[in-house]
Amino acid sequence: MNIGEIARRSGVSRSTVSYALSGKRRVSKVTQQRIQAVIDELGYRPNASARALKEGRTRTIGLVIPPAGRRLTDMQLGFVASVVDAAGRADLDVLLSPSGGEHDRSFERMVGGKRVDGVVLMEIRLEDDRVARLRQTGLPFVGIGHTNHPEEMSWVDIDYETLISKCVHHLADLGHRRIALVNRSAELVAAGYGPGHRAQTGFARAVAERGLDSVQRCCADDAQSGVACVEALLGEHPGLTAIATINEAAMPGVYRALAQAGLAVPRDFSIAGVAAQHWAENLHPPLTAADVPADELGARAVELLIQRIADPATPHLSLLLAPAISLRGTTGPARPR
Amino acid sequence: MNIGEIARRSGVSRSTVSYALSGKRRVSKVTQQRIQAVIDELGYRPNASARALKEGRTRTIGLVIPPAGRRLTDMQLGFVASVVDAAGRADLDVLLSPSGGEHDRSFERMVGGKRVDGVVLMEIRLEDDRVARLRQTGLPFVGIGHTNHPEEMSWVDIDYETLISKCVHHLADLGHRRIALVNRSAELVAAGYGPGHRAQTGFARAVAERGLDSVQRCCADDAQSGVACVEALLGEHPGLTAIATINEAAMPGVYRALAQAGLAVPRDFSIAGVAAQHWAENLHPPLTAADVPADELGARAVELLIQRIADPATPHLSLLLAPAISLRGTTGPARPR
DNA sequence: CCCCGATATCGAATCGGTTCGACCGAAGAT
DNA sequence: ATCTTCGGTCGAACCGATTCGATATCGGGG
Repeated sequence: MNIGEIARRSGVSRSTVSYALSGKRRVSKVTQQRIQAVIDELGYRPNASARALKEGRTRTIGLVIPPAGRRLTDMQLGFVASVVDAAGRADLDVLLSPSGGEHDRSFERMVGGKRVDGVVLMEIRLEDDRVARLRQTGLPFVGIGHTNHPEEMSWVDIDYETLISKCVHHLADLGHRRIALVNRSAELVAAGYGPGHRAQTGFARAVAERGLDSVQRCCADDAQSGVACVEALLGEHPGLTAIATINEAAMPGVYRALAQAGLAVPRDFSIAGVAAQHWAENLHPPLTAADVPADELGARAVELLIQRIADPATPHLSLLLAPAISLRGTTGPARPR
Repeated sequence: MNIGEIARRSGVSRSTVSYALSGKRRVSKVTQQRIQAVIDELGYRPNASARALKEGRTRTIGLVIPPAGRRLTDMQLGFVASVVDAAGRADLDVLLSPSGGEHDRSFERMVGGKRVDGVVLMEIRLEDDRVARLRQTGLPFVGIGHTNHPEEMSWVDIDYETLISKCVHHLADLGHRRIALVNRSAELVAAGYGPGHRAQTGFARAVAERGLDSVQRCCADDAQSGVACVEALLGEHPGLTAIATINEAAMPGVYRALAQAGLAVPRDFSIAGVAAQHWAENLHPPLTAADVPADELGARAVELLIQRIADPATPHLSLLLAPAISLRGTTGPARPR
């Protein structure tokens, strides 16, 4: 079932079969049909490895996701889904690599072995080994997230700094004076995970601007941790009346702990954050949040990547989204306790 | 940066470099070191396409996930994560194909173009085109889920029929006489999605055995649909006191609608289902459910697949898991209203 | 009747690896 | 001193496609 077999059965040379398939040179109508008939009969498909070897491209992109053992958040799942979807529409396959660092075996196979034509990188750190490695190899790549050197690469990202700042201002406008930031996990932040740091920055700036009492706290990406986090916050800061957050996965636990403490949302306590739209709407009550258009972001990343693959010399582009905050059910006027 | 370049710079032939790398023939220590030094210096990695072409295998497995546009459930995400993880441990890469049917382009590329050495197939229907296509090509594959012809393929699955039956018996033991089955979406069930049908069968059998009043209802995989589903059920069947379900994604909505209707769980209403352990534990109250070990299932699927790739003639194996029901917070004695 | 150009097809090189058989020199056996 | 053996290396074929230059055939113009 290789091209030689097709050629033999249709009584032509291998090159003619190739041209019939690709259309890069004219082939007479009768020959064309004869070849097509044989192909249909045998169900022939060109061997992808052979084609990739000769053409120098694999028609595959790599998608680097957070390493094994950590559950994807809803937003990340949205990124993955939209990347896969957008790639499929462009007839590109997607190779998955769950890698945290440069020396991950699957990451190294991917970028070292020319298995992919380009890479979409998720969960980028402020200083990221993988970015360095990719730049060194010259392989086109696009980040969902960006490093401390944003001009050195193409990326799409959410403007966490601005958005968290807006959340704080929104809460302050409602009269809240003591606000906590519920960040992502301590490990991620310690590793230099971008959104974690930018959220801190935006939060610090906004509370300073408004002269608020504030506290920051890291929290792992699950409901139990959300419960523990809120319990600790309420214990240590009894006057707290609001939370700003980028940790969507902790929200169910946050809600639960507040209810447990007898605090009704939004009557006694307010929450505003950054989350995937789908997730924010599904919480109960629905979360007042900047709606991250995860679907769009992944698609845009793939667009940029396709562009860079077509012409690696194109100047770097970036897209920093700051979606509006949708007022839903979790913010209201401060009511001192 | 190809093998010829390495050979030239180390003053040996290409075959010697290859042998030095693979260890398939002895190479003298000095030559070995000289070659290694050059490789390290240039950062050389063998071209994956060339290797795949010659060896006839790609060291890549395909993972067929539900088609684009449908969000993965927590359980499915667990399958994906564990498959990717297990593949990585075996130094296999994972190529993703979001495909519902045989004629999906990405699915066809994958199985037709020899892009992968084997395939893990998710969300299998009772009669599944993709299974037929894979069997026809002879490409090794393993299902997470099985068809109406279970002996024709290797697979791992959850015994939904037995588990839903056990849920019903458990609820009946607690005195519940009017029980509803909350199934997956109508589209999936209509398409012949296995778990949907097997849950129906197990449910029907158990309610018959216990002489219960029963009703079945399909429900899309999200919270809003869960709300609507329960509202409809309570409206049409006022005497309902319990739900059995395989639809974990609808649970947050189910909880919400019950609360809205003034029914406390488990005091006034009981729920028992089949769900990923992680998900069941994170609900509030935690769901009494048969804990699907999603992590194990994916890993087992990959094990079976690796086995079949190594020796396609091995007889088909299957693994039907019926994990115990963990009693958590959602079932209690029936209390007639 | 010969030459020209267009059309359709073929043959061979190439991509970058792996692998088999051949070869060469040195050490050990007879 | 000659024959084997064996460790180490090389050259060439091969995997299955793409693509370039060459060639064969045919009709039309001079």
